[in-house]
Amino acid sequence: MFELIDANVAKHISLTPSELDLFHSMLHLKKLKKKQFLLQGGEVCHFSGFITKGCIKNYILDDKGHEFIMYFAVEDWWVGDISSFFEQKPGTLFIETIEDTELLMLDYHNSEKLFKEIPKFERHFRILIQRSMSTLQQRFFQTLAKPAEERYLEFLKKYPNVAQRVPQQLIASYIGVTPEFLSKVRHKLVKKV
Amino acid sequence: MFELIDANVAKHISLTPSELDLFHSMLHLKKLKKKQFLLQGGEVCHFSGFITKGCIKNYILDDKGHEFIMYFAVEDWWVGDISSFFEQKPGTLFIETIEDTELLMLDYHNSEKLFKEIPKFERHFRILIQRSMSTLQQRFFQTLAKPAEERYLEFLKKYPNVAQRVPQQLIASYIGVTPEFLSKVRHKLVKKV
DNA sequence: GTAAAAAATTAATCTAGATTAAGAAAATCA
DNA sequence: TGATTTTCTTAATCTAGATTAATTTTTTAC
Repeated sequence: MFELIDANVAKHISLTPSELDLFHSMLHLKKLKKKQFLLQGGEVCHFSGFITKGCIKNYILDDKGHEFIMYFAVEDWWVGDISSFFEQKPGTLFIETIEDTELLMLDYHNSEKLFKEIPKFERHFRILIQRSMSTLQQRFFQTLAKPAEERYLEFLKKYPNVAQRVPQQLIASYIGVTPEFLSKVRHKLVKKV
Repeated sequence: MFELIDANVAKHISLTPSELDLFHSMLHLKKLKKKQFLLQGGEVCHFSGFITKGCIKNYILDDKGHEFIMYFAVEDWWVGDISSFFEQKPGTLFIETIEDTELLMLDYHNSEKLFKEIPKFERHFRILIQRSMSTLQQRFFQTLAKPAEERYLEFLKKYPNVAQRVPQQLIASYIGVTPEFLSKVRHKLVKKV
């Protein structure tokens, strides 16, 4: 149950057996069916979730109800609304399962305790957030600077496994175009080859 | 010299006088004239800089040499290429002064030492990065979901002081349009009132 | 196995914003 | 101070991608 998350943490910090036990004791398993919400806009995010099985989408809705996907997450990813979680204020993100999903949940209270008792975790999460930050920066730049076709190919290259698990309309949302336009782009790509 | 940076750090962690001395000893002052580079794409970022005076732009160039501004920074802001800094690998960001600027520089070596000797700093920077992350997330969403006019007004509201210090073409780049189009937007806004 | 729902495609029309080019205004500098 | 550089504006033309709407294909669920 904890193999994946232990390996995840071990990438940046090393823990003693007793620290590991303490960490495990703070987690609880959550199982969700497909199309269920982990979090909805307007709510306070009380958890950081580590996916051990399944796939979710993390998105924002605009006034007209259009989804804008911030990211997909599969096994070995942490999910949550970072700013809502750390400030414990209502956020704007929706988190919804795309497949039946299992997560190890770390709630806010426990995360504060964790940082206090094992400050090394501060480092682990700093590094994770840092990575997300530079990924988002690159993506933001590409969305402004590169045409949809290039962004689509980039997505396939970067997340080949995700690309096979989520419907195309969600990929369209992720790269920032309508499903109709992505369809056109794909058509053009097929002809090219 | 250290008032501003001490207040900045005190927002999230409290330091003893000796910790503060250690911190100060790791910083050095850097003065730059207008239009000078702190960092160029392709270089490794060896510093985190805290601005005590002046203004910089942080941007990426595309293939055609167009600037895409990631953010402006003025007094009381930290600047750097986060991913290049923490991974000590070549990055893509350019950092260039827009005004004569003074910064307190913390180099990579010292920052590692700082985290080791005063782990509380790990927390301070985690919180800063977290904030940048959620700001960037909001901005990314708005750039996809909202029209240029709204983004421009949002910028003026959020950074009124910056708006008065930087030329309009840079604001155009920040909100993700050409200077010509921003000019048009502004013209339309004037007529509206 | 079939009906219903969800996803993907195609095509016509439309538009926000880009591009190109030129001139006007403002800031800088010797 | 005037000359030069930088910034801003205006206008004509163009295009990537949106919108709308209809049709087909695939998936889901009973």
